Amino acid sequence: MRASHLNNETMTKPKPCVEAAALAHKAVIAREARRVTSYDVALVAGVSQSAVSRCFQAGASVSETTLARVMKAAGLLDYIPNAAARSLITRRSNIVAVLIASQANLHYPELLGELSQQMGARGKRVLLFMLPRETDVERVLSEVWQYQVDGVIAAAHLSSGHIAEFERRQMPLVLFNRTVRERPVHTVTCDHREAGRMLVSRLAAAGHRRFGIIAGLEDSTVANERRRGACERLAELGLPPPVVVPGQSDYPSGAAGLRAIISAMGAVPDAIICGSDVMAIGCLDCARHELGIDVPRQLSVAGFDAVEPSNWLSYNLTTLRQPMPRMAQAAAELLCAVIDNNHPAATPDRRVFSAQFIEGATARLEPVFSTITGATPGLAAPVAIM
Amino acid sequence: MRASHLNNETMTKPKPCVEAAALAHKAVIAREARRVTSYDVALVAGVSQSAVSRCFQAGASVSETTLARVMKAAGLLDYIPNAAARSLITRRSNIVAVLIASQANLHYPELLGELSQQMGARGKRVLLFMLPRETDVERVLSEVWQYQVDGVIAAAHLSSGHIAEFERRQMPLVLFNRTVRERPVHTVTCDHREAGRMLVSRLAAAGHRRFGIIAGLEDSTVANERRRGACERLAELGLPPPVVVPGQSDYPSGAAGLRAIISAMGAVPDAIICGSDVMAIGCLDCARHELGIDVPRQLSVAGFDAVEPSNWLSYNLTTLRQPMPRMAQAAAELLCAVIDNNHPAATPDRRVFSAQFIEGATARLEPVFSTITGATPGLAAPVAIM
DNA sequence: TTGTATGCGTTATCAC
DNA sequence: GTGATAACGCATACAA
Repeated sequence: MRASHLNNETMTKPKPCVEAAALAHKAVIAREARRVTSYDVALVAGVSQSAVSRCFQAGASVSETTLARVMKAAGLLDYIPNAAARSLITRRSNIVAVLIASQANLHYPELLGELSQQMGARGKRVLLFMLPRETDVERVLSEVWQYQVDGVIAAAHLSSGHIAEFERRQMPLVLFNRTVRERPVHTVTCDHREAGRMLVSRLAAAGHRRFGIIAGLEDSTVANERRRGACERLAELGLPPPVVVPGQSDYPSGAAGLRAIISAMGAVPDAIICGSDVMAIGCLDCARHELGIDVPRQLSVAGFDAVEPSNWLSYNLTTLRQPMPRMAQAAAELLCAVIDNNHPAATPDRRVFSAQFIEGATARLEPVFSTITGATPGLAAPVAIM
Repeated sequence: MRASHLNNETMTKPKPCVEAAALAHKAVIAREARRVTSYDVALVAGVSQSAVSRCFQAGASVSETTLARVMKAAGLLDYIPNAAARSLITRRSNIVAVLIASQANLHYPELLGELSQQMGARGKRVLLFMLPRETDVERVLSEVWQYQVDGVIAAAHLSSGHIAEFERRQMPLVLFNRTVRERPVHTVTCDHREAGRMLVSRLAAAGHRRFGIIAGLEDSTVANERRRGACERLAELGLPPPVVVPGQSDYPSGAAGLRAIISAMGAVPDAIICGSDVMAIGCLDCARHELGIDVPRQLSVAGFDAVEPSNWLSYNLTTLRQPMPRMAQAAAELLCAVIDNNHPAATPDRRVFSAQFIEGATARLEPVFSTITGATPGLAAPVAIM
């Protein structure tokens, strides 16, 4: 059975010369395009297959000499362990799936890069699942199951039914910037509601009274939470309810939203809060270049996310930054903990970070002397809830 | 041996009731956290394991009734084939690696999204390998070999030694926007040199004479080709050699480059060509907001890539767009062809696309009546070279 | 520490 | 069309 691994030449020799055997094997490999296996290495090194296997494991007990011989043979043969075979027996693929809704969100690349790096540092790789338009999650999930990934980080909308399937399959899951009330699930989020509140507080303190809000996509938890926080805080402060118009989280939505708000109010509002920076920039450009509105003198515009362009001189946007690197790190850390410790899913870890206020220059703001809302602006420290 | 798959209860029954068997199995699974295998499904469906396997293959010959019974049992048990086991025998993981240099390039997300989608349509998934700063490619490659990916798309710098290793391992490879002269390798590129030439032609036709160039990263083939094309064309037209300053392909480099060029020339040039849009935007912002230079009246600024912000009202940048979706599709197509047909690597496929000129409003341009360079501007049709 | 034997879950082969 | 059986390449329990 395993004899098929050995060719006749090397079989006849009782203790084959290392070099010759290596050459013979290389020839065989070149001819048959067969993969180099641990058996080949074992043969060349003159040890057993299990010895070779042990040499490629972390805390295995192998003698110095064996290790040296095996490594030499492995180098000679260009041997690399086969992860598929390994994962079959260890039940660990060292692959995590990242589900990401491909809404043109400019900070997803940052998230992806950070996640990839953080996972790489933990010996895992990212298998990418881009969800075109939040559609057929079913099919994508069934693919996820097939690939035997060790866990999933989801930055896309999952129904509680989907999440239940994760539980049934005991598949570690961390939601990124999404929450689900119905199910106990690990999450890493930014407190977008608090961010919305903070923004309104700062704007209200500077005298803004009539607000417009350009909402994000309907199914975006992030955008909804931001809007909710803003509206909530406006009500608390006794300010008139804002004019809320829908948006698609893209550049054109900013301009369209601005026009819609002005049309609905019959006037330019004091401030417009946009569900994302890209919309804020669209709003800003429309106000300045098309409507001739002086921002921030006549109108304050604020966004969320602190994407790279928001910091460019032409914009210098008032916005709030999510601490992406730390959030990505937290997600990677949490997922790996669940994978390794079999962390009990009964007590979900909900790691919440707070957004950092970026003053920018597109909103009239008062300098801050004391904390207004009770939240800690500026520093985005992780806050453990429950 | 395989008896370990069957528990005693169901073993004793000659033809177990489907429902009961399913329940029994579910219980076993819940207790032991054992995976559902094709044997379990076979048992419940009352067929052999091979039959189950065939039901999950494309062109297998299975009778209607068998298929129905198997699928019902599979649904009952939540059975999903194990891709690791499958790939072990088929030598096909249905995973392709994408190597991508994580330079903050705003159009990489677009590339990644397109690739992921194109691959998904071909039944393959993307395993992501972000290379922090073009460093230790060795280690990353050894990971790539481990994961038994079916092929690799590399949008990062690979030495010819690395590429030789792909050949040795017979690992399908498609380079994206990179070329290597020394080795026969499949590539999908945009003709950046031609793009540089085209840009200079258009600017020269409009009367620009004194050029500045802000180069991209030293090791970036793309930026180098653009610069080369531009310089080449300037020489052909008998214009004075441009002042070339280095850049990092980021926003600050644009401003720094502008200052450096002005300082080196002792004057504001007629036009500045930037190796990327982000630098062009940095240059533009610095010119307008810091130096009070009127763009495009006093100075023309042009970039490359047509990233999303280049189209925003505040910029409306003169630039050239790579046909990313089609390039990604070509890369996916080519790689899959190599994977499936065992496409002979001796005749490398080099698919070249041409960039589309975006007039924008940051450069003074003459309207085009006839083609200047001989290339076809506007439409980016694939051009087969060799 | 080392070698032997076995199993991980699937596909492939070949009789039937 | 269907079922037994042998791989695929590795890790691991167990004996030595």
